[in-house]
Amino acid sequence: MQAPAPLSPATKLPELPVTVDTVIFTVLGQELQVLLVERGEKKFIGLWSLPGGFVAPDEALDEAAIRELHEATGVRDVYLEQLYTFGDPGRDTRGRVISVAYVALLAADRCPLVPHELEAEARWWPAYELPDLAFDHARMIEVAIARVRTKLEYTTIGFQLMAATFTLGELQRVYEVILDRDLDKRNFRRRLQLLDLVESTGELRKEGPGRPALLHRFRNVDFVHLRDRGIHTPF
Amino acid sequence: MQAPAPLSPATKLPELPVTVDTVIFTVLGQELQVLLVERGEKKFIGLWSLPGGFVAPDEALDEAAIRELHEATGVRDVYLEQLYTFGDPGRDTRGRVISVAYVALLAADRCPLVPHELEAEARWWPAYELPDLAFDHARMIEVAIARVRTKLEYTTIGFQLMAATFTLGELQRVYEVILDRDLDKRNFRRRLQLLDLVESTGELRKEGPGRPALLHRFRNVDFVHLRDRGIHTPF
DNA sequence: TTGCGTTCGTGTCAGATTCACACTATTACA
DNA sequence: TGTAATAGTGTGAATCTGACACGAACGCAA
Repeated sequence: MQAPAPLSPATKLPELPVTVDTVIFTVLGQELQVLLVERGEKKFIGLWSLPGGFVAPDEALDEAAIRELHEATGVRDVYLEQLYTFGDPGRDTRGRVISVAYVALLAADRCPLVPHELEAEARWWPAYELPDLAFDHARMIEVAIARVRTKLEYTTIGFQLMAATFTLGELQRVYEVILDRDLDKRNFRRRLQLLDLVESTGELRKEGPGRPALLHRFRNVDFVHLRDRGIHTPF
Repeated sequence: MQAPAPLSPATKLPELPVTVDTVIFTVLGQELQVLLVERGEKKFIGLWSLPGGFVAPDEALDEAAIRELHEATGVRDVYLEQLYTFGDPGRDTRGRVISVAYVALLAADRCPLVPHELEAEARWWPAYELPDLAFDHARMIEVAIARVRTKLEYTTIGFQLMAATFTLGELQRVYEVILDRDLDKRNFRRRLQLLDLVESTGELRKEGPGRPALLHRFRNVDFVHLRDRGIHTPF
C-alpha cells in the first residue's frame, strides 16, 4: 500500500537515485548502430555505456530523457519512447540505482559525427557487434532491439530513421538491417503503395552505377498504428 | 551522462521516492474487474487507488510488486509484468514520486473475496465503470487495459485468467470481455484447435440449463508468443 | 412426458492476404 | 559499346479470414 500519511520533507521515506539511459539507434552504412559513451572512471576503463544521467527532482522522466539526448547528440525533436525500467539491486555495481530506459531513433542525416557536449568520448557502434558494456546496458540494448523490431512491423517508426526524402531501396535496407533478414522488393513496394504511406517527389537520385532511383517522401510523418487499420504484418 | 564519480553515501545525488503500483485484473461475473483500495487519508476521502507501495532500498522492482500483490490479495505465483513508469512531477499531489506500474492477471477462482493484509478496504471494480481514482491511477488502468488487449492477441496471457479446467464458452467470454467485442464461436474454436492450445479432459460440466460442456485444459501453461509461430491475429 | 428455452458443438465458402518468383530499364565505367 | 550495377514492375498458388445455421443435450415447467 501507499504510505497512509501525507508525504513531507519530515516523513522518512525510502528514496533511490533514478537515472534515464537512452538507447539511440540509427542506420548508417548498412548497419544498425547504437550511440555509446566511453566511461571515464578508473573502475570502468574500457567499458562503454549508454548515454544517460540522473533525473532532477523537478524533472519529468521524458524531459530528462530529452535533455540527456540533446546533451549527447545536440539534436532535439527526436523520436523517443520509454522502454522499460531496470531496478535490480546490484545492476549498478556502485550502488542501488533505478534506471528508466528509453529508445530513440535518429535519422542518419541528423547523426552527429562528433559528440556534442560530452566530455567523454562517444561513438556509434554496430548493434550486433558491441564492445564490453557497463552495468546491464547490454541487456537494455537487447530489449531495445526487440522493441524496435516489433514496432517496425505494426507502426511507422521506421520512418523516423529516414531523411526527408529517400529512395525505396534505402527504406527497404533500413527495414532489412533492423529485422536482420532479407525482404522481397516487390512485396515491400506493393505494401507501401497499398498502405498509401509514401509518395514520389518526382525527382531522381543518381548515385554510383545503376539506374537512378525516384525519391520519395512520407505522406504522414506522424506515428501511425497500422493495427488501427487492421494491418498486422506490413513487411 | 552517468555521474563520473563512484556513488557513495557521501556523494550528493538526487534521490526520489519510488513506488510500485499494480493493476490487478480478473474476469468475474462476465466483467473485467480491477482490484482497488480505498484511501484512508483525509485528503483523499472517497478516492480509490491501485494497491502499491514503496520500493525498499535493497528490493528489486519485481520483488516489490510481488510483495505488494501478496499483501493485497494473499496469493503468490501470479502472472505479473511491468507496464510503464510514471514520473511526472505533480502526478502525486503529496510530492514527487516515481511509480513503476505493473499488471497482474488473476484467475477468478483465486480471487480473494476479502482483502488480505490490508487495513484499508479493498474491492473489485468493473474496469469500465471505475470510481474516482487518486493520482494518475485512472491513466495507469487505461494503459493496462490497452496492454492486456494487445497481448491477448498475440500471446497466451488470457490463460492466466482461467481456472485449471474450463469450458470453451468460458474461455471465449473472457476474451470477449477484455476485447470488449463479440467473437464468432466457430472461428474462435477453429483457431484454438489449429494452434493446438487446449485439450479436452473428457469430463463434462453440467451447469444450469443447456447442453453440458466439455471441460478443457491448456496444453502449454507457459506464456507463449504466438508471433513466434507466425501468428498475428489469433482471435 | 412433453414441449420450450438454453447452451454446446460442428463445416463451408467467398474474399482477402501472403508469399514466391524473373525480367526489362537506366545508368556508370572500362 | 559491352558489362556490371541498381531500379522498377505483375501474376498465380496457397493460406487465412470472416460470415453464416442447425442439430444435440440438458433443465424446467406445464
